[in-house]
Amino acid sequence: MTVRTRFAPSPTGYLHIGGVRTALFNWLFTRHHGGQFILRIDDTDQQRNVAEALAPILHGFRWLGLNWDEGAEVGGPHGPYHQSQKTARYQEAARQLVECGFAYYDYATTEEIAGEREAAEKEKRSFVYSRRWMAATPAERARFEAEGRKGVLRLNMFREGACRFTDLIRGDVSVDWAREQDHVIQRADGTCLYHLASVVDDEDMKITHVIRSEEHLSNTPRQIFIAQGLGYELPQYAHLPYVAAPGGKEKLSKRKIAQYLKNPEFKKVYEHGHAIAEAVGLHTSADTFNPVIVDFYEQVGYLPDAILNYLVLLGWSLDDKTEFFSRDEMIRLFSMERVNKAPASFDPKKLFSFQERYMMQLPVEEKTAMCLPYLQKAGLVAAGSVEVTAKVKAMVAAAGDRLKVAGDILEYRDFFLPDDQVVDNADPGTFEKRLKKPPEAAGLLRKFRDRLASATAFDAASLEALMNDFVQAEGIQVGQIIHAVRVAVTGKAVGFGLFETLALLGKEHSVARIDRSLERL
RNA sequence: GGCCCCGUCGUCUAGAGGUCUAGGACACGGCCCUUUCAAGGCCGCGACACGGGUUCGAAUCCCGUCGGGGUCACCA
Repeated sequence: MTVRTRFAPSPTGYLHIGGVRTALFNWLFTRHHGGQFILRIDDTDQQRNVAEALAPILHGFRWLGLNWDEGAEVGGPHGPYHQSQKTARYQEAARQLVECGFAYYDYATTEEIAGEREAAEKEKRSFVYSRRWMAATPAERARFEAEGRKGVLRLNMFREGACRFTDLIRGDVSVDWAREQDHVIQRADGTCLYHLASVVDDEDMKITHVIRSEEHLSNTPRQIFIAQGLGYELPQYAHLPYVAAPGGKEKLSKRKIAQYLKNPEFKKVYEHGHAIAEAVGLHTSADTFNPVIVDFYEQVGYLPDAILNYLVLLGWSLDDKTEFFSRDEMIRLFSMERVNKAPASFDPKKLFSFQERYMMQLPVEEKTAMCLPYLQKAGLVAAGSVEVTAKVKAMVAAAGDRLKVAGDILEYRDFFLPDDQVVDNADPGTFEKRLKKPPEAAGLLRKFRDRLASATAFDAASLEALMNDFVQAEGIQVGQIIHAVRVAVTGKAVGFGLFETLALLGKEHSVARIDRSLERL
């Protein structure tokens, strides 16, 4: 039997990180077993602008490299893959349920149902619909309709016995049928609801394993009821623990961003990303730009592999030591048996540390390609000429491990700014400490400047040799000059290695910046 | 509130009765390296929710308590 799984987002306009974790587990399980992964669109609720709300989700999947074999945009033999296009099919299934006695027409108003519910609550018993407005025959239907009532279709749920099934993660599950309501499966206007649609689709698409978040655990009995009523063979179920909020246990939600921002680590990751987004002129409302949404990571310049590696560890582990997995390793090693039952909270700082590691391993060429667009969007370089690419590549090489995400290249924008501007914006405290205060600084800097001006080679190694000669000739410690030069040339106390910095700047700019600094002393 | 689920360092986790004075990772603190920063190296801090059983022996099994969470739609 070929394993077939699905992820079924509704078009909400964004891709939630918890959703990705669920999708990832589906994807890994499927790839591990050599099956097919289907991306179905749950849009029964007839939203407007489905295409628009769907685009970011599909884009996110593609960016992450979670490919699907059938579904939205790619099609396949078991379509359509949009629930909105299967209205007739669901109605047919609903009719079949009525015929077999698993569903009935009901004419209660919303208020009447609410009234029964309140009464039950008042008497402290659990609510079960009385079926007072149930229409068992066509004649009764006609009578209710003559009163002007509108009929919906409800499940004719069992009122005794228990629903039992085995969940791949939670083990044997048993729920009394009496706890289940006569859920509505079709509205008065003929449109069908999620549970019916979902069960029918799983059948039509030959889904063998329903792997989803545990919020759906309580939906399972009613879906089993529908499936059995329709004579379908049941899929295997696996209910994953949900992804919890940073430092908490409640479900991760994009709306609670304000609360998460009180968590210092979350805040740090958010602000780091925010600064980059601002610099490239991105619209950053908390609604769309937010570490709970995958798009955040793409905008800031994270690596998809790092994100997936972090996410696979949220509720799954191989052993007591292994933390890094390539995609192939993940696929090979993943198993549902090692999925945890307890929710795992989302820790953006740990995600960031995976990002750091993956970034370190990335070849300079690839980092350069990732960084270039940020410099372009920030208006610092023109679109990729050979010279620009070469310069950025040299910067990326000099930056080494300092670039944690691609957008970090913007921290080094000073290389593209006018010399005077950089010097004039020098950090006052640093300028004071390294240039003004030490009595010998100005003199040494002037002499060093002259050496630079007459240097014949301006690569990092030659500059280091030049520095060594200078230090020896003057009989000073390297620390007496090197900090002064750094500040004179960058206005800052921190940055790349000094010789790389000078080489990157070139002789002309290096000397110009020193001159400008000397003027300000 | 009913029903259900979960409970090992702050966080992600290893742990299926003795190998646990509970292991790894992130974060945090300290030291070292060092032209700054980053990286790296070393060290440290830090958990079996609690109470009863069962057993020669329990983080592991059972019961209870407490705590946290999910879910109770003509949403998906």
